[in-house]
Amino acid sequence: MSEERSLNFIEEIVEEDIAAGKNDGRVLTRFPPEPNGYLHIGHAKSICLNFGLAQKYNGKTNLRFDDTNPVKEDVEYVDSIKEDVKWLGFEWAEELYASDYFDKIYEFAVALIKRGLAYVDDSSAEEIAAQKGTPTEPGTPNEYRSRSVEENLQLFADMKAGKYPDGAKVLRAKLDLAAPNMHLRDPLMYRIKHAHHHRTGDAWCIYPMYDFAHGQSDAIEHITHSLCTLEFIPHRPLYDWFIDQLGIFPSKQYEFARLNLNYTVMSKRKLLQLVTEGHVESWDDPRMPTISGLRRRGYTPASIREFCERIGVAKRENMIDVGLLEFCIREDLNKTAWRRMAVLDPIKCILTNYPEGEVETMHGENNPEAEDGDGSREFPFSRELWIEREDFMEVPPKKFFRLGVGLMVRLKNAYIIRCDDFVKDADGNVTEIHCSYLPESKSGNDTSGINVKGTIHWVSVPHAKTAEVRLYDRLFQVENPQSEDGDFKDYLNPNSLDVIQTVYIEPDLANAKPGTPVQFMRKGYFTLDKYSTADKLVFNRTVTLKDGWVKK
RNA sequence: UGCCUGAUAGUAUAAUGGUAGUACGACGGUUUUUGGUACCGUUUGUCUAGGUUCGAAUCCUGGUCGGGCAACCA
Repeated sequence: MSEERSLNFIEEIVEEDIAAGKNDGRVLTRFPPEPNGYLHIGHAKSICLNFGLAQKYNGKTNLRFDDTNPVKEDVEYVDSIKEDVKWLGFEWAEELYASDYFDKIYEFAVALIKRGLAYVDDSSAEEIAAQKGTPTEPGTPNEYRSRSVEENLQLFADMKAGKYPDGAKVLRAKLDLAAPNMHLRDPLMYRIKHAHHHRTGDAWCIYPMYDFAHGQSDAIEHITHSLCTLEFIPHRPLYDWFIDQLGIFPSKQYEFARLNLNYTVMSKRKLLQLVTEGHVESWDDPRMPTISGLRRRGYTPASIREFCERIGVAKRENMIDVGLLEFCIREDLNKTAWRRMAVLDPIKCILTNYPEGEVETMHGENNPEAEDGDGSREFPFSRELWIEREDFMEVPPKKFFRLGVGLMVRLKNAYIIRCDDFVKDADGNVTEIHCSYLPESKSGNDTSGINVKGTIHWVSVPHAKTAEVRLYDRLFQVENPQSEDGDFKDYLNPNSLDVIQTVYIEPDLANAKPGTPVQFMRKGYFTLDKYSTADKLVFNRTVTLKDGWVKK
């Protein structure tokens, strides 16, 4: 164990267990999603924790689908979950399903009935809720609680055989109706659902509840450390009770605080709503905090793993600043993304003293962060260039290191130019900038002796290719939409997507590949959208560059 | 008015009775053919009131504040 970083509280538990010789030092974790939605960045935290723990302690991790509620689940979700876990860079030991254990779990239930620890209850959901009492008043037993073992056995078999409609009966644990912990007031173990299951089909019409499936599945797999989020703390006594009564492998549950990210929502229910109501395009809309959305946005697996490492693991409720996620992707992409030039908001710049029709080939390294620049590429230079509109000002303020009449800048990997003049249209908009270039200032063999403060990017007008660019901003206008009054959707950011139809890009960008990040110099990191075509290139902005220039 | 949890800079996270540290952010500077990167520096913290102790973020007691729990969801 490295001494470099201190351990989080779960690592401490694991190390204590190993030191104590528990489970012969074996570590087996599991990642247990319900296949009822797409994975999001919060799941990434759990994935990194579970798989990371196993990697660190020579253990393994199972991927187990908690598929005990057929009406909400689907193979579409199973497939996406597998893809996302793999993409994040993890390999599971076994792909398992709670539904694989339905026979076994049924036997567990029968065993408890035989011991008088479970009974069939004919009450309605409302009646059961009422009989449970309140946090301050104990619950009251009903007539069904005292049914004989034989009757319960028969009734439960009949439930399984499909003799009753949905809701007619449930199987309950006979525990303690006065327990201060509401979860112990005779919790439901099985309910009737005549529903088609995505894996078991119509084989079953009764399905176990979470509390009678999760711990049992853990035990069947001999999971040593079952990690879940804080809201399951009150379930732990039940988790332990069932395992204890059944005499099965004693998996242990430990709880950590789930990830909350500001300016977004993280519940599957809310994310589903954003999709179905059309507030976003799909589950993998680049504005979504889903793994697939982040992937399409241009986030890398390494950056997400790094993020999960940095946020830490503790029991305190937290709200992580999305700025940290952005830091992680910038840090990664800065080292890997090739640099290219693209002008998002173009204005024409004419070099009045440059020969008409002449074309020069300029060179630029792919990545200045790499030792050898990661190689270089060529791009054409000519008399007319597209430059960024914001790189020119009619009345430049004091520390404006760009263009304005009389000011000089360097064109990246090309010449220094001086702004002489500009042209306006009838509405007063600047339409053209006239500059003269300094022939002796060519990049690579500059003998001008002139130093300029600013360097701007450009694209040669006759050689430029075009692309569509999509700029994304935070999905919500407030840090925590679900804590605000009213509907969380009232706080959606109306400007979360800004589509720029025509952007001028240097010719080489026409060869961009999907999934390969690129930095548009001075503008940010971009990646080709998964639905981009050769006819119509579409780039997504992953994240802006940090902007240290404060106007004013 | 029940039970369970938690509380350390703006945000996270360490310190496990012995110098409150790290990261991100913010601010300032150096370098720079990206106002990026890199590097340097500055800034801000133990919820509260008592107690134990030579010594408390840490242990004890009371309080305050936050989160969770009464789905045939997970």
